Amino acid sequence: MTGRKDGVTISDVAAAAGVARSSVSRAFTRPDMLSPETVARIKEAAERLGYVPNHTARALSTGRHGNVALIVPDVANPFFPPLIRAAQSEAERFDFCVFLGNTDEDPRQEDKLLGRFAGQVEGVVLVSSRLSDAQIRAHAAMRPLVLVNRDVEGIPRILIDSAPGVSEAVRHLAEIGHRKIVYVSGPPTSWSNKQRRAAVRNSAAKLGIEVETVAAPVPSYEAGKEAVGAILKTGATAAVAFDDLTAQGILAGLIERGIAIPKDFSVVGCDDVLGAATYPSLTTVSNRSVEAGTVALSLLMQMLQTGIAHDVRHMLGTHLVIRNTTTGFVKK
Amino acid sequence: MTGRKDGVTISDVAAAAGVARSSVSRAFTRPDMLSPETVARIKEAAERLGYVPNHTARALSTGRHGNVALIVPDVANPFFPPLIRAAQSEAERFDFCVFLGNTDEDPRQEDKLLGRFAGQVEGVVLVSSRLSDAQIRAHAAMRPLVLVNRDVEGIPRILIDSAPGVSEAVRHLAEIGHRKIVYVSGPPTSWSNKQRRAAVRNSAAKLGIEVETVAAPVPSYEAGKEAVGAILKTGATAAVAFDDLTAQGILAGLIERGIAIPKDFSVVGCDDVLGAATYPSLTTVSNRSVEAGTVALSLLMQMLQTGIAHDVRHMLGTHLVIRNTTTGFVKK
DNA sequence: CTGTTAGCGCATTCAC
DNA sequence: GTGAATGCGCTAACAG
Repeated sequence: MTGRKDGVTISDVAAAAGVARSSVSRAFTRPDMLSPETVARIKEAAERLGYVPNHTARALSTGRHGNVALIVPDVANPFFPPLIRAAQSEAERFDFCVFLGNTDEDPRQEDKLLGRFAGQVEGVVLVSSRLSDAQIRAHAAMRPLVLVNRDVEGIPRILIDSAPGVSEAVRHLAEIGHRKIVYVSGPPTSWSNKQRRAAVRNSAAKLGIEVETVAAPVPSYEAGKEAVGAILKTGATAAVAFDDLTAQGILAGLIERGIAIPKDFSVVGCDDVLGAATYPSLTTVSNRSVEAGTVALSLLMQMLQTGIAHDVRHMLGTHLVIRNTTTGFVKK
Repeated sequence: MTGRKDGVTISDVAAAAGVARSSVSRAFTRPDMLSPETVARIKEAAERLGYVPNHTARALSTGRHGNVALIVPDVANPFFPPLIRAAQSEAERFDFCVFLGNTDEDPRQEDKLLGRFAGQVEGVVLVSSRLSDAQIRAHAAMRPLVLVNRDVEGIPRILIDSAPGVSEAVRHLAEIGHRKIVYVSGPPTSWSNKQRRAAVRNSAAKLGIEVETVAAPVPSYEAGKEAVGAILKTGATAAVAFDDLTAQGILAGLIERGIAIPKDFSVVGCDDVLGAATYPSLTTVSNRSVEAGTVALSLLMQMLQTGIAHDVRHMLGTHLVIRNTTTGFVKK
């Protein structure tokens, strides 16, 4: 018993326009099959009655819902909103709606959302997934799936390659006189985290400078601030953080302890989500999240249209953005 | 969630269990109407076949999709993500999914999204809507609707009341010596903007200080920066901005022109989305967006369950957060 | 070109 | 308790 309030259906329009229901349907889905004046008459009637096609009914009949799901670890992390926004508007170009899922960095939550969305989406984009490779593969086997910042072979993925930017950062730090640095790591299951950590280590090794790792298991201001004690204990003179939020927390913690930035200590962030808002303004690695969102969605759309999933591995390069938390360091 | 491609329907299960389709349906929706052993037999068959109820078909039949829509002007504006996140997790408590809509501050886009979502959501939350009252009323007549930061009588709405905070701000500015201030306005159709402008004017009038208005039609860093010329031209010594983004832009523009903050000029933001990240750290008005998101969604859920829409008008108070873009002003 | 006839998968009256 | 119909709103053959 639906008893909907907006009860204007295809039948109402058909009656008003004096045509069959199927013609109304056609007027909206394949106008070329009808004579122009019939289409006009139907559209006019539809407009007048305020008819809006019921997507649920259409989906039941066609099997195509015109929806996709976009799942992210944390909407409130400034890295994601631009990506979401870009994905959203790309989806719109294809007249698709997007379900947004927030996992709170919790794999179980992620799995649960995937299940909850299943059956009403045609495909899904998983951003910075914290799921295991096996779980991801399982889901990918059931429906079109595109990954962002997660590298699982065989599954279409778009990767923001922070290695070039991070390497630049380490080189930059070496050049201004640092001999020992620390990488403040992000979520353990994050592909980006692994990639960044590896990039730091590799470049440091090449340049002959020392590097230690300090954990900040969640990418946030608070986690960064809490890591400061451990950072200082290493004796390093510079920190490369997993992301800008963490870096900002580190900055705050350092300043709180009376350490002068950048004179006594250098800090580098990642993702450039803060712009020049911090003081001193943060040296960081550029971000390609908007492109990532757009490409991920258009890739998914392409999969939906062609029905085939190529093993694409789309890399988006990055570079260092030098601001004021590094240059100005005075070697002692 | 378990895997395999679906395609197994209620009929398959019915056949396998040797019962009618309606019994299978009941086994999942009203098990108490069936004998325990029948339920067990059906569930066993369902499990064995990997049956999973088709959400779309169920929705078409019942009119309940278990989805709601959340529409915001700009996902990337830091004011919204915490609200989205809160709404999201509140929805989850009721096992609802949320469609996210981004309007890019465009009323036509907002209207279009509303139509596109129609038929697959049970209700919608409209945040900071740029639609006309009439349009909002029209949509509210068709389906459960809750407003955030928009005051339309008769429609359930939750309002972040920045008046107290803004008034405090003006008083604060007067106390530290300002005699003329400017309000840098936000989107013309924004309820928050009107409310804030009125609060500034009222308090200023009471305190006997002058106030002018400068327009920044879109709430963004860039818009704020561009407004600086006009702000300076008024001869005011302090600015209250529509929001923190705008304030941050103003700050940047001012500093760029060599104006010392807060010595020569005071700036106040609104919404406290930047924390203490700017330099000098921004004096601003507190924000209640998380509560707004939670309350909006639980209100909507309540409407969905009871079927009635009370004319609630939920106000969330605010206060001034004094940081370093105001105190330190030196009167000349 | 357009009308007629079947379903899509499920929930829900009714009978039994 | 359970089964047999009916319909949710729409699309997709199949005729004319």
